[in-house]
Amino acid sequence: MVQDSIRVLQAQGYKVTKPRRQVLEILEEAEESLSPYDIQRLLHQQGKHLNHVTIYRILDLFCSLNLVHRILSSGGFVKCTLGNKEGCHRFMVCHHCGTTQEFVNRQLCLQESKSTQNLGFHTEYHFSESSGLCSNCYRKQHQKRKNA
Amino acid sequence: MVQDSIRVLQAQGYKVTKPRRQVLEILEEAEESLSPYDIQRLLHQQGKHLNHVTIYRILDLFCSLNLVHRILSSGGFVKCTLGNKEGCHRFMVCHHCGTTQEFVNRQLCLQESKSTQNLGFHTEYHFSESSGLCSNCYRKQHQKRKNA
DNA sequence: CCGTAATCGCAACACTGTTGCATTTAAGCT
DNA sequence: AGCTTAAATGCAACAGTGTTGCGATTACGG
Repeated sequence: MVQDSIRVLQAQGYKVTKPRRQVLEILEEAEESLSPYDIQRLLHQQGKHLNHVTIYRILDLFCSLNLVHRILSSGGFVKCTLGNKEGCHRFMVCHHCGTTQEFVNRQLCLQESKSTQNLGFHTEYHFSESSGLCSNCYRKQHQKRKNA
Repeated sequence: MVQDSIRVLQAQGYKVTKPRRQVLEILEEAEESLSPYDIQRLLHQQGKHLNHVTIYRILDLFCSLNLVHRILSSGGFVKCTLGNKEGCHRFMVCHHCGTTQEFVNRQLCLQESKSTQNLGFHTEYHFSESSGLCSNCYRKQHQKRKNA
């Protein structure tokens, strides 16, 4: 919820401004990751105008507070749906519709850290993004094949 | 080896040109991932001049042939050190010296695919990058603390 | 050595991200 | 409510990254 993020901002002594609220709302609604310019375009369509510099700065802040994550494979941003749940936050990105879902898996993290440690590396955190088809797109594609 | 990559190019019907050889050599020598402009600068220092467009196109080609991988967290490229070894190629990136090492771990891939499948997602491939300290940098940091 | 398709260089452009500074605004105080 | 001020935004200008079209060059097979 947007409210939760606003509470985090206040708790950390950051101001709750109109631009920040607007960016939060846009990200809340989105299924896919959005680039800073995507966000600007979407707000523009709603008659709300933010400078792209402002959007960059807001996203930087939100990322530093873990309210938002950057998706490396798309270069976009998503609102964190897991709160402060610990462990690395992983993403599944549908390469058909772009829908991005977040999850954590403690077991995977541990195993990944262990396997790098065996190679002499001291992991502090990792990025993990899975590309494939979400259940919806998979079903559709499956039905198409049947009918063809 | 550069020779192996050249053989792949020939086998696929691509020409073995001077620019392609030069990019391969630069990537072969590098410990860290290099951006297209890094590559241009390094070649420039050796008196070799490539247009950045050419470098982009060469990297695109190499990536499509899996001779080179893009590191998402740095935006740079590394020469693949694993040949055609199957499974997703994972990376460990030292955030101190930038050294990037590649490995595969079939078990991790399977587990990762399984855990996304349990969430209704059909994974086709994944990106995985671990950030931390390589053994050298870890040792140095450790010694520093001792002496301090 | 020649012919030709593939590749490269160039110019121009589009997109992404950053910096410094003047202006505006949220939020605490009276 | 109005005042104060540090924080945040807007603006302008710039820097870095990546792309496109087209004419010139080059690898490589015959």
